[in-house]
Amino acid sequence: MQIIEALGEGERCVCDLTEGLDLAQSKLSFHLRVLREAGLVSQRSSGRWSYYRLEPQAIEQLAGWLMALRQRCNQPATPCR
Amino acid sequence: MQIIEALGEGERCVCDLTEGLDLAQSKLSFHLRVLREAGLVSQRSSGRWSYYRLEPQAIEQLAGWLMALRQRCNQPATPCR
DNA sequence: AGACTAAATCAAGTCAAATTGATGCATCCA
DNA sequence: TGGATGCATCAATTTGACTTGATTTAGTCT
Repeated sequence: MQIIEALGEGERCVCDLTEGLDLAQSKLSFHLRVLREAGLVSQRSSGRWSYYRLEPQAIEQLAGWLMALRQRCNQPATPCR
Repeated sequence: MQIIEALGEGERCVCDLTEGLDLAQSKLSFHLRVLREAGLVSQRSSGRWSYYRLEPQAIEQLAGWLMALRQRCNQPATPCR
């Protein structure tokens, strides 16, 4: 969530994230991979730098899922027995 | 997330959730507690039954956080060096 | 009161996710 | 061309979240 929050500001290269979040490089790389494989972020390479950004569709989809939950969630349960 | 999804349908008693989700009773109880302590669900007791429902404010807040991320997330990074 | 049931809690054990440090692989620059 | 840098990957270890089964608590019914 820290990484996602940081990427909310816009695209960032790994080196910026590393120092911004004070994370070991390999740790950050590990989590970026997880997020990428989950489809939440995308990556592009330029020279020797690697840039990551949020995948707005995925974020939106998740938000949509949450908003849909609000609709009926207040319906009281039918009492048991 | 299974539990949250189920509670999206409306309030449910633990016994319904147990069989609906095919979860051991103590396992379900454990996760409901986590969700409750996180403020995502609330609980009420009636007789010997316990009813849980989503906390719409919390859900909304989370969705809001996600939607806010979309705004600037496409800004390209300033190239490194 | 005593039996029964729903659900919470607890203590152990399990396992997968996360961390860590090292290594590999490009790219860049002197 | 060789050294330095940015990042990905890997193997080994650590950590803590989750599971499990047993126990406790409390409400209900006869």
